[in-house]
Amino acid sequence: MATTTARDSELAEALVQAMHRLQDLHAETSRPLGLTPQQAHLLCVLIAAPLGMTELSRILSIERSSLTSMVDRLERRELVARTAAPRDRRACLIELTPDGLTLAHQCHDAVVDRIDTLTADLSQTTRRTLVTALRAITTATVSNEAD
Amino acid sequence: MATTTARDSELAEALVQAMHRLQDLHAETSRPLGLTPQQAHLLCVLIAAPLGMTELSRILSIERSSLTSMVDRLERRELVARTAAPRDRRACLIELTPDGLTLAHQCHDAVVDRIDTLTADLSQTTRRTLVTALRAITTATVSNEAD
DNA sequence: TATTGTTATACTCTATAACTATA
DNA sequence: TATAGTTATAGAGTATAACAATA
Repeated sequence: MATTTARDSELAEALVQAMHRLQDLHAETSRPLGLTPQQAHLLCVLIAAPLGMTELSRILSIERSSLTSMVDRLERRELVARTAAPRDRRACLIELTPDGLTLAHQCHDAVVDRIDTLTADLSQTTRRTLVTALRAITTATVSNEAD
Repeated sequence: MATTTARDSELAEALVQAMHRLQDLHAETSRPLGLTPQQAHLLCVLIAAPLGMTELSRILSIERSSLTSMVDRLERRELVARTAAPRDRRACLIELTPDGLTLAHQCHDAVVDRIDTLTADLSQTTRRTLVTALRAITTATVSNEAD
């Protein structure tokens, strides 16, 4: 099952290290805005469109019950709002309030800005290669993931 | 302050997405081993060498007080042990127990293995570019980081 | 005085299991 | 019956502030 070569793990380890570095940076960026990294993630996901609890929990990779309390806290701070979903009276849509939208944009811009600083020295060619490769990695699926 | 161009944010966003994907993968890999992602990270850091609380908290980017409770839990499960530090009677060294070492290796190998699967389709050239670029990103510092 | 590590406290994040309401 | 979301509960992660022991 482990068909790894020495050369491969070099990339895997570089990816893991970069992941940790970016996580730290994400946390450092969220905190001064009064958000945990998880809250920042949630808010940024909602920039694109309001989402139901099930869909949002799937995107954030957390249980719906965990999401309930997260949304509760953000709703108390009036950063998101639960609105009735059309056609399905069981469901609700979570959407950003005006304050939430502003904060989400601040958060997004701040993270992008810091990462840009981090990657400023890379050549255009390298950047393009990186974008393509990272997108491939992000969308790639692993064997036993269909559950 | 935000001197971002459209082209830049493309890379930043790809990096953020990849980070989230890898975080999920890391969590999915740790869990069947009975570890949270944070515990897995701690254990894997200790593979290289035993560390004191202050140094370990710095590497994991958490407060020492947060680390105390993490180490408590892992020590109760006999995955790590606190040993006296030589020369400094205030300090202790956290080291892996035999069980902890085994688990740390399992965890490390499992993550590397899954990421290798994820990156299997990339060319050797792309892999090399990626490794170099990722290491540069990981070690790069941002302006107000010296605190 | 400064540093190492811990304790006390308060939140947040997260999962599991059981539940309500609607489809 | 199945699905959307919540509640109850328990445990883990995290920070801040105050502390003890040692350097």
